[in-house]
Amino acid sequence: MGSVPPELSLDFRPTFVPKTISTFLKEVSLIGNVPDKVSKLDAFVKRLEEEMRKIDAFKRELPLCMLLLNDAIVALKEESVQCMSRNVEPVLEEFIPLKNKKENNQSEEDGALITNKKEKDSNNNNCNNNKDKKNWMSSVQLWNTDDDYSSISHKLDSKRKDGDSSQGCKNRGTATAFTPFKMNLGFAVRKEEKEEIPVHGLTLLTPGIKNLKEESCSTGSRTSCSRAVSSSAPNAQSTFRSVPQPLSHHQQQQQQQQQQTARKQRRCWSPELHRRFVNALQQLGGSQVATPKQIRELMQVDGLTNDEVKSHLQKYRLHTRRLPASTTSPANQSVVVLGSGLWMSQDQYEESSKGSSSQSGSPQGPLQLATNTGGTSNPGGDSMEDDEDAKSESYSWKSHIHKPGKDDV
DNA sequence: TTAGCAATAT
DNA sequence: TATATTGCTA
Repeated sequence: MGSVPPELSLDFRPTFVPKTISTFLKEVSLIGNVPDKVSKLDAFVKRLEEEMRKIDAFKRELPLCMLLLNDAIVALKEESVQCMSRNVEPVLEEFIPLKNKKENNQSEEDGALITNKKEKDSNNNNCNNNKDKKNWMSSVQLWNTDDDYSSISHKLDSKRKDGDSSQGCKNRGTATAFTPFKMNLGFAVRKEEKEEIPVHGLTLLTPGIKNLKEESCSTGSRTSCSRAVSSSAPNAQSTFRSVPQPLSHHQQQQQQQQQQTARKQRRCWSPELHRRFVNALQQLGGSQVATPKQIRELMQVDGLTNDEVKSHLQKYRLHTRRLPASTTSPANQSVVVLGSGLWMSQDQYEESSKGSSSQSGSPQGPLQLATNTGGTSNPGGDSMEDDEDAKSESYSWKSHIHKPGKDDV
């Protein structure tokens, strides 16, 4: 019953504690017979190698285990070789020089203490193994960065010498086990994702979000692209530049000018364009309920952007806004649509038509009175297409718009 | 992503 | 001053 060796049993009671390398070597050093010593070393090495094969599948998750195992294997193999070659004991004594002291002082010590003692035991000639072991312990923390890793890897490789290359942990050379750490560094990755786009000699950092906005340029106009770039600049800087880069006053001015030059061209709302705009509004039930996107889709104008429609709609609403007293519902907006697609609020129209002759350039009469009452619009009722004014598209539509306070005062 | 508003530029 | 653009916020 109790004949089963603890290592072979499934007994995980505290009585079975895996030996440390130093403990094992300590035991081995007590063996006087060299062949026995070597065989025991080899057996341990085999077990270590077997262990290594087991965790090989998890080498990414257990890089340090691989490292430790590999170092142990290498050390034990070296020990075995030296035992065989010399056929004498001192090697082991040198490998675990603390043996005697340990026996005198403590029964057990942890690896760090071992390392310290080994360092002090520098009068031994074979200090290679000691250093090796020391590095084995100290290398534990060196996976953090690529630089560190490569340096330690190089260090280990150079120390390991050629004979051990076949035993070396294959992971370590490729650093695959450590790549995930780098990949998961969100900030670092984001930093790399940033693109530096020169805009008139100015480098703008554009985050991906803004790039998405630029993609809308395919459906929008070229001008919207320029807006995307210019608008992204301040955001990009504020978002990603953790370290402020002080600019001189002159540089700031330059930057300002360059941003201004990147400003999109003004969209000229031609009468035809505006007519389509109004038509779309009518179909959508009025300016208060129509949304820029809907309007743009209805207008079916290539290159027209939502921003432009939105802006125009804003202006339109401003002009057609009725006095609060007479406002019943937003949809009940009375809009005077002039012949060439011009518009003004009904208030404005009434005021301007009732007396002011100052509007000498006023269009040829009220060509269309479109009253939007909720959804009861007449999409096809834009007879303005047939108006006289429709042929006068050269008119500056601005001149037809009622200017409150100018004509009526 | 979009709409709306306000500030700013032209 | 009128209009368009841009920035910001919900």
